[in-house]
Amino acid sequence: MSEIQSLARGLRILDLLSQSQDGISITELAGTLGVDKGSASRLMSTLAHYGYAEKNGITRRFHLGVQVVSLSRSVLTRLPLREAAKPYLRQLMEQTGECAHLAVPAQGKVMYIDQVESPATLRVNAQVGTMNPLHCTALGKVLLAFGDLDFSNRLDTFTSSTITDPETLRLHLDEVRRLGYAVDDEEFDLGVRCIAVPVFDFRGKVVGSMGISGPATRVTLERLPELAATVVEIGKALSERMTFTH
Amino acid sequence: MSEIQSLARGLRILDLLSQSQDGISITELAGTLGVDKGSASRLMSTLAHYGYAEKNGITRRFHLGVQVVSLSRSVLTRLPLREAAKPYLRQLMEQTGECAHLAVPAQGKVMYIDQVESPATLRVNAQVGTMNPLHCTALGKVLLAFGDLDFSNRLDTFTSSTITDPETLRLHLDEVRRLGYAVDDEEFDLGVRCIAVPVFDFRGKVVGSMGISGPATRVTLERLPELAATVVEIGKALSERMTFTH
DNA sequence: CAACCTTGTTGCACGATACACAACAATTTT
DNA sequence: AAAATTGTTGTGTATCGTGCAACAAGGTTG
Repeated sequence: MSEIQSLARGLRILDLLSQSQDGISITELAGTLGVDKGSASRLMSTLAHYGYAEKNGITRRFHLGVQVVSLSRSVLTRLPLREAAKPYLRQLMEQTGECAHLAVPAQGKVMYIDQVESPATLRVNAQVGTMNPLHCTALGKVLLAFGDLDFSNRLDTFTSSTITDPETLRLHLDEVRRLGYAVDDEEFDLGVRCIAVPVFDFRGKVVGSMGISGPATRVTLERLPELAATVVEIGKALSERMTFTH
Repeated sequence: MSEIQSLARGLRILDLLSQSQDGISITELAGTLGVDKGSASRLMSTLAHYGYAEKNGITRRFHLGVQVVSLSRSVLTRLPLREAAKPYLRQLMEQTGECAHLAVPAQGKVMYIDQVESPATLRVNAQVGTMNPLHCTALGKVLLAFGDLDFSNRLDTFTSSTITDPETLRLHLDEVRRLGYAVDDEEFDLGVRCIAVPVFDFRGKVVGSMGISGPATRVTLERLPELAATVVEIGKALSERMTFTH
């Protein structure tokens, strides 16, 4: 696969901008990309001209431009999965009392594309657009178990419960396939338990995952089977609904 | 200002993708951009590789990738204006009973970056990320009246009330400056009236606008002065709050 | 307040790279 | 099954992007 270098560099800059808390200067950018100041300046001007980067007149540092918000809207409003899943997410939240989330695979991670918040004071909030690792989240693990992704990425540690050994994870995913759902037992965020199921399209291919997240004090190990049954049931209903989408 | 051609083309493709309802094929893209099929293919592969475009395996057409959703989140969570405005938007909705919106200038248009929906059955919904013209929306007109933008763009017609003559608009903006707020009297959407005020930062520079939108049957001409007073008041409070942000 | 330093932008010549052309591969249509 | 349409991949060449350097613009220090 051949790439266009300048475009690739531009996209790389977008990632850098999204990660930086207080913007990037041209000199910094040149250093990070390993190119000349002049080139960095020209690349950034191009991004700025199209609204993908914005210059802070005072600090003279560049930030991500609001243009990407417009693109994001286009994507979200046209995702058939998101449209179809909305009522099921709401149902899931109402029956379990916990926040319900919808996710898709993106760049070797799991991205949250919708959420229905629970009215509880203590709840797990995940902004739309958030990207988390696959191996330590319930939404990610079902994507690994039922999809065609591979966990080639490093298995980073987040808590003492995070599965970091590839072979252990492989066995764990077998279990997920057997059960039909995945559990994240404080493997990513301490004090947070999640349950998730895969969502299939009309071809039987995994297109995303759906699940709930709640504080471990409420999502107790005793309640797990009962909650999992609810998630599985509503997940099946959504997958059936997806069959008739197209 | 010098631009990097390949990057500019890539960004242009992102715009095309966001506008197209059911994706773009390589041949179509080559035609639109005026480049060879081979080049179009390579540009698109690069976008796809970084998650900015996604290929539909069945139709072989390309769609916008979910990666942009992640970027969008970065932008929105880091906008100081959005953070500061949230409670004022809510207050605005509660006191007027109409949907409250927050907007910023973007690429010669006005972009909605936040919204607090009213509980009314008939309400005006504007998705975050939506971009509308400046000259026929209340949120846009205050940006023109108090900011340093110029309305070089064509003044397109949307309804019979849309102001399309530059000189008329100039006088209208004088009036907006005099009053301190702008009204959109069914100039963009028939049956919709809006009221908006500018939001200033600590330098006295316009950084955005805030306002309400409602059906003309509820936002009547008689209620206008009273509603406008509310919008002006809460807008002043937000601008004062913005003064102490940094 | 001037001299110095740091940072961002612009010209310019060279060299890498992205382009057009063409051939091939892969599907779809007739 | 043949033909047509579409997407990808080599390849030589011209263009475009790059590095270098000079300049411009603030910011800092003596």
